[in-house]
Amino acid sequence: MLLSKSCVYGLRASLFLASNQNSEYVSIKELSKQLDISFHFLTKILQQLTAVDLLKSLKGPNGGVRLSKPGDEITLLDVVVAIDGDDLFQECVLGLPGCGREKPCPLHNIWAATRGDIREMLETNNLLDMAKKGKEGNLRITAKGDFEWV
Amino acid sequence: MLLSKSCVYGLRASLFLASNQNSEYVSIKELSKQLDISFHFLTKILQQLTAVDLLKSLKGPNGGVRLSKPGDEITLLDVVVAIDGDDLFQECVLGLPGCGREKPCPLHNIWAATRGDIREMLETNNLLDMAKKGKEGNLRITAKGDFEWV
DNA sequence: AATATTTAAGACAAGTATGTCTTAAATATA
DNA sequence: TATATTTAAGACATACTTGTCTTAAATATT
Repeated sequence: MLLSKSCVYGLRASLFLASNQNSEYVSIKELSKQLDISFHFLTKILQQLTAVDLLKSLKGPNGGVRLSKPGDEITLLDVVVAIDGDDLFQECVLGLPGCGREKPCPLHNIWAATRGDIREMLETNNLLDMAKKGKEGNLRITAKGDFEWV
Repeated sequence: MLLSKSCVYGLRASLFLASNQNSEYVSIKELSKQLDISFHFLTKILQQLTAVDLLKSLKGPNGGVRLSKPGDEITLLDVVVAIDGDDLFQECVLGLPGCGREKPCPLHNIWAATRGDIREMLETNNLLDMAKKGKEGNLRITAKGDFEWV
C-alpha cells in the first residue's frame, strides 16, 4: 500500500474541506458521517494536520476544522507528508540505511527516478484543483454511492 | 512504505540467487546469514516464491533454493507481485472500491499514470541485470557493511 | 537402512497500524 | 454564569505484519 489508511482518510477529509471554498468550520462529526470514517479515528488524524498548521480547529458549538489557507496553496504532498512522513521519498526501496548516491543499492537509480515521479505527482496537484475536479465531475471520495459534495 | 518487509527480503534473496549464474542450490541458512535476515522468516517468504515457481527448492544435504529460470527472465515485478500481490497496481490511491475509468475518484487519472510508472520500473528490470549491477559495482543488498557477492 | 541435513508447515509471540471509548478542555450561545 | 457542543488527549481493544520456535517431511550420503 502506497499510503497508510490514516493518510487516505486525511486526504479525503482535506479534499472535502477544500470544496468548501468559503472556509467555514465543518465539524468532524459531519465529516466522519459524510466520508464514512470512524469519528474518533478521524479526529486523531485531523489533529495531526492541525498540529502542522494545515488545518485550523475551533472547539465549541459551530466549531470544527477548516483549511488554514486556500486550497490551492496546499498540495497533496503536504497532507501525505504530514501524516505518513517523508519516508516514502527518502528511504531506499530495499530498506537499506544510508542508501544514496555515494553508497547506493543496485536498485537505487531506478527507484530514485520513480520515487521522484510519485513525489512530483503529489506536489503538482493541490487540494482545490482535485476538489473542483471531484465536485464538477460528481466523483466520489468515499466508498458510499450516495456521497454528495457540499 | 511501497513494499512490505517480506517483499524486500524476498527481493534481496532473489538478487543474491541471481548473482549465482550457475544455478546451484543455496541453503536458506546461508542466505539468511549473508543477508542478515531471520532464517525462519526468510524460509516462509521464499516458500511463497517457490509456490509460484519463481524458485525451485531441494530438501536434504546440499539442498536449498535457486531460481527456477535464468535471472534475466524474472522481473522485479514478478517477485513483488508474488509476495505483495498486485494491489499496488490495481487499487485506488484513496482506497475506493470500484474506482476505475468509469467510476473514478478525483485522483484516479494522476494516480493511474504514476502507478503505471512504478509498474513499468519493476517490469523492465530483471533480477540478473540488477544482480550484475550490484556485483560489478560492489554494491550492498543488505544493511551490513561487509556484504560480499558470491 | 541409518543418519544428518535441509525445506515445509504451523503454532505462537511481539510489534505496529487501525479502531473504539472515556474524560478533559475550550467556546459559542442563551 | 450555566449549558450544550465540539476538539484534544489518552487509555484501551482489535487486526495485521513481522519475527521466533518446534515438529514433520524429504533426501543425499554413508
